Amino acid sequence: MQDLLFGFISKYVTLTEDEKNAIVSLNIFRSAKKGTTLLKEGQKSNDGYFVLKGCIRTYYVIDGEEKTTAFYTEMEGLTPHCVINKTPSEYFISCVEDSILTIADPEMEVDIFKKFPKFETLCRVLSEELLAKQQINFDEYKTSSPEQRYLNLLQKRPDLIQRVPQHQLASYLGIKPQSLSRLRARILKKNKG
Amino acid sequence: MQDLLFGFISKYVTLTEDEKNAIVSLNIFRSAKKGTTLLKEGQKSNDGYFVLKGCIRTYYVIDGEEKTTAFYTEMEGLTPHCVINKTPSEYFISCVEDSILTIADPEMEVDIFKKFPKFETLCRVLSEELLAKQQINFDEYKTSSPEQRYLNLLQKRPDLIQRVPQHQLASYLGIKPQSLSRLRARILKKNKG
DNA sequence: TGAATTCGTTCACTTAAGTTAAGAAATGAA
DNA sequence: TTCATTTCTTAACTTAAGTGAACGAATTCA
Repeated sequence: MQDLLFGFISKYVTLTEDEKNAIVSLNIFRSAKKGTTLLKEGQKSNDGYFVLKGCIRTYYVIDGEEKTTAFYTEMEGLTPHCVINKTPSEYFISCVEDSILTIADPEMEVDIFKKFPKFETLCRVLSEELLAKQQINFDEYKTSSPEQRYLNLLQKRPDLIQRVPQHQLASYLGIKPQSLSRLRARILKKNKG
Repeated sequence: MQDLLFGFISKYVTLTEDEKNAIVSLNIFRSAKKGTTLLKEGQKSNDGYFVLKGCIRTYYVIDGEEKTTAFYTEMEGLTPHCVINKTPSEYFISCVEDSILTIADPEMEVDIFKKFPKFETLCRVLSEELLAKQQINFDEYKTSSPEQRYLNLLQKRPDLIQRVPQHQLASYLGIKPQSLSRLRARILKKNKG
């Protein structure tokens, strides 16, 4: 299961055995059952997450309703807002599927960065990549309708539509489950007739 | 006009006269008239922008229609996606008002960082702050209706509503100008009776 | 396994945004 | 200042999402 992580990292930097061992010795690998809540609203935490296998989601609870704002699947990572901000979390994080994650406190990072500056480069590159991706994501969301967003998702992350419950997907697309059902029926009709 | 920049920077780090002079000698201060296009779709550029005075916006042109995705006002900065990605720009950037900006190529930054490591800290802190802000922004956008978004804007950036044309605001809120008019009339009615 | 809950779809009705059009107000250029 | 253009608002109509309810299917778990 570590191989998943090292395979991913190898796309960015080359690690020596020493460096790999340093990572393993941090003991950051965790597995979590479907439905497990990793972070609760109001909670303080310093943990960042990286998905090796499975799927996790972030969601707000507003007027008793879940509003899913993001899904993270294989080789995607998340540093919750509350970690950066040192404030109680405004949202929940939970497992959509049984998952294998790395869970790491950025405090650790400082030590590792000193020992292996290579890791700092890795983290900077990853976060820049993430920022760029997020910007484009937001722009796409803003410039398209729910139907377009669904079709876009179908193109870009077809796996999500299979592995995530409809009502969570709907919320992620900014609509109600009933509207997603209707929208899908509408698309099907168009493609037939 | 440099004082605006140094006043802002002083909130994060303290600069010596030497360091201030180093910045001034970079000759990064520019002024631009309302309506000036700073970056066009399809264009390649390495320039990052920081607004000292005035207001700039980013917008896409989709099916001949402008879709405004962001406004940047005093003490806000923007590194366009095309700079990070080294690709042609997917959007336009233009001045909403007569503006005073710093326009800097990140290539320059490397030199400055070497001379004054303090600047790297400054940039890292600023970009982390920005990332956190953006995440929250996106989440708020996703979890609220156009009307809520308008009311939210009224709270958080009341100046924008004064200084930006309605049709650009509407686009920014994800709706048509007609809908913004209607929505405002609706709110006014509620508050009366 | 069987009962209970959650989930997904459909329907009828409501609400709000999109569209088209027209006219008033503000802005800008000659 | 005047004329032209752009911007903002209003209105009538269309379209799509929200709401509440019902029902069968799938999932959970005791």
